[in-house]
Amino acid sequence: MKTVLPPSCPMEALLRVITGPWTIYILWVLSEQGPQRFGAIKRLVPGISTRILTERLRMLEHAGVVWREQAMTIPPAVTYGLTERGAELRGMLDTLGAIARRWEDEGIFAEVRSGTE
Amino acid sequence: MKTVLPPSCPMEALLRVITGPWTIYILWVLSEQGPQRFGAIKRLVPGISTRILTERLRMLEHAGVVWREQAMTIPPAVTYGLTERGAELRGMLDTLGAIARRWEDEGIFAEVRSGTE
DNA sequence: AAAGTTGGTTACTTTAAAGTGCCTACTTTA
DNA sequence: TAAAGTAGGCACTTTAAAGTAACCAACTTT
Repeated sequence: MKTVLPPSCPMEALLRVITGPWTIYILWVLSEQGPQRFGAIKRLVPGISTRILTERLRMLEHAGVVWREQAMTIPPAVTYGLTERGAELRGMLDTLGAIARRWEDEGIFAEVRSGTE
Repeated sequence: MKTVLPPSCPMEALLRVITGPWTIYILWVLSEQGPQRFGAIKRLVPGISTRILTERLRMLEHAGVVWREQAMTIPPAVTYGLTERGAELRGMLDTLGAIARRWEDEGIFAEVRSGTE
């Protein structure tokens, strides 16, 4: 999603971090289930490919939202979890989720879907 | 961004409404400048094409975030504005924007960009 | 009489991103 | 002995979305 930022806008930058397929769901999993290993996350996010999961976790790590801890064993055991910044994001996502659920109850999204398909 | 919704998730649905290039900026313009006519919005969102602007406004209208009022004059005069639901979204976007600005001050996004380019 | 205004639509092209499949190197287990 | 699990990497294909450009109706102004 390479957006031509209309003006330089921190909001667009933040949205680039949290949007895109799977991202929110990955954060949700780490938030609800606590720190998890790569394979566990993959199982908790059914359908995601390893490539995309790796990419998203790396991006979230760069953004300081997720930490990564690698045990140098063989095979390696890599664990991911939410940082403080991630938790901060989580509170906001809860608000977002509350609005989303209210809208869903009001039947908004069905219309949106039918309007864009 | 046709997302394979992992589980049925209202949050993903909401994000489909507010994300994508220009969308947030359009909402911001309507929020700050009040209701505007099509041409005015186009001028206030420099660089956007009429096709994308039309598509976004239609989508936001379907989502009940924006209202549309067409005067059947010639040439037609079409005005768009934020609905109550749009205003509700606006409060949330303010929160989002506050977090975004704080992160920007902490220099997060530069890293994210360099990490994904 | 020609050009401009307004709010689009339609068709075509381009591109960024997501998906898919195959590979590693080592260990444990069946 | 071979299969499966671990955490990815790499190359190729596919596709959805954005960009680009041309066109339209109908009326007004120059």
